[in-house]
Amino acid sequence: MWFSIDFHSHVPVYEQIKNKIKEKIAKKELKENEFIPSIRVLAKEIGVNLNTVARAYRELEQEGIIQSVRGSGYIVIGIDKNKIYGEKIEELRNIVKSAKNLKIKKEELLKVIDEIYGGE
Amino acid sequence: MWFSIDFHSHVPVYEQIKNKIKEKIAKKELKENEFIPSIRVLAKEIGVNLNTVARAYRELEQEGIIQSVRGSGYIVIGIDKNKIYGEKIEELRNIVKSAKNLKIKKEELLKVIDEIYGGE
Amino acid sequence: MWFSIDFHSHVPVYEQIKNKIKEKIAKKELKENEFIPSIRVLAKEIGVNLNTVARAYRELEQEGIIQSVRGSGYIVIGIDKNKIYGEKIEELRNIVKSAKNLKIKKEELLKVIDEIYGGE
Amino acid sequence: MWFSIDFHSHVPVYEQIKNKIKEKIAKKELKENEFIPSIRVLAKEIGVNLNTVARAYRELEQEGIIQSVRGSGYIVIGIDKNKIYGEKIEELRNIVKSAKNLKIKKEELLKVIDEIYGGE
DNA sequence: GTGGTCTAGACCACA
DNA sequence: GTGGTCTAGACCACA
Repeated sequence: MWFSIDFHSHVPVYEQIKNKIKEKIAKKELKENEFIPSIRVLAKEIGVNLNTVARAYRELEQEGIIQSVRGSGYIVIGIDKNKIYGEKIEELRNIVKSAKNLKIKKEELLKVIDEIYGGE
Repeated sequence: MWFSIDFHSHVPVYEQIKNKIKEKIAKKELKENEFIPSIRVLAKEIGVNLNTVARAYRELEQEGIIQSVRGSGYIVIGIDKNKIYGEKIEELRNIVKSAKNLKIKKEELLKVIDEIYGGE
Repeated sequence: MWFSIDFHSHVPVYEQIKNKIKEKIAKKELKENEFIPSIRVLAKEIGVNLNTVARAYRELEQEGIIQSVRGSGYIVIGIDKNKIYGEKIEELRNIVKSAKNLKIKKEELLKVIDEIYGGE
Repeated sequence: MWFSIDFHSHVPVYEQIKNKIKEKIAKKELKENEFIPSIRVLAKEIGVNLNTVARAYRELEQEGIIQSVRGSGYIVIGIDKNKIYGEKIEELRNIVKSAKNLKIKKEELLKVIDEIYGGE
């Protein structure tokens, strides 16, 4: 399975698909000029209607991240990694602010980071 | 203004209201036995329909966090703070994992935390 | 306490008051020409607003069951017992039909009746 | 007509809908994994607004009795029959107590039961 | 004033 | 077609 969808999330399925693909490109799991799975294949794989995947791809194309190749599928153009990073940092900033508001201790947050990054 | 709503978010308005109120209770901005703003007052304040606030309040009541008093309004019962903290930590964990996947450096994350908590 | 109100019931409070008083008259706990508690007294006793009791009394008067006596209060006129009985039997009929629909055994129902009436 | 609603009842319409559906599941008129009528179809059939049915379904989902399937409808999960039976018996118990209070004769009640169940 | 329910109608996401 | 959310507005019960 290429990736999975949370059908109970409030984030629309087509958004989840867009985000997963952006992440994969940022992580170089998908490289430039490489083909991504066809709409049909991906739809089948994640158990979703064709239209939903088609919408995700269409919007990714509008954002200049992928491009359709007549009769062949979609290839990766590239992505502004700084933008993705910036967005992720912004998300983090919001969570941390909210944690501070709740008076969660700084140590608690550092513990989470160490737990995931290792405590080097 | 008591608090604001992000109308562009995918999180439904009634969910945002629920979350804000839960936070306020967890942060002791709203104390037990205190009245929260009436449905109509809050609806007007945040520029939202009465039904939307009513749904948020009704669900908070089902969760045992507030209680309606006939003809008077809603009072705060209380909230399981550990649950709220745990949820926030879990949110953080997901972001951090995702940041690591993107190969964002640990230092970047620590910088955000210091920036908000102060660098003691 | 003269009687109690279920504030979580869907039956409006003024209806509950009407029903309780009708029952008391049918059961001869309140006899003809006897005074019932004043609006103020009853409202205080059951923890309810004056208007709510007033409405119940007003409607009972319209139904010819009680009558206001200028400056003194309300006295019992009387009640058509057959009507009350008939209504109760009708309620029972509906429950029993519904129980039969659910395929609850006749014996189960008889058991309830014996349990309450004694098994003579 | 799938079922009918009493618009003069004090029981809210959404509660009546919930109860009817619970009964149908308990009676196996609706079986597990079967789709129930769509929100819009049922709303039209019983002459009620879409939102009212939607609320009933949402609450039944919260109770774990039905489940929504994206873009398809709601399917039956199941129901605790003992709970439904117990509730019905409890309703009966209350009526019978009240009938006894009114000094309705035991025979009257038995007559109702025989009338509906047949006098075997 | 407070909460509670309901309607008519709109617009979105998904199949 | 399906569910989900939201608005504007109405009317009821209760204080």
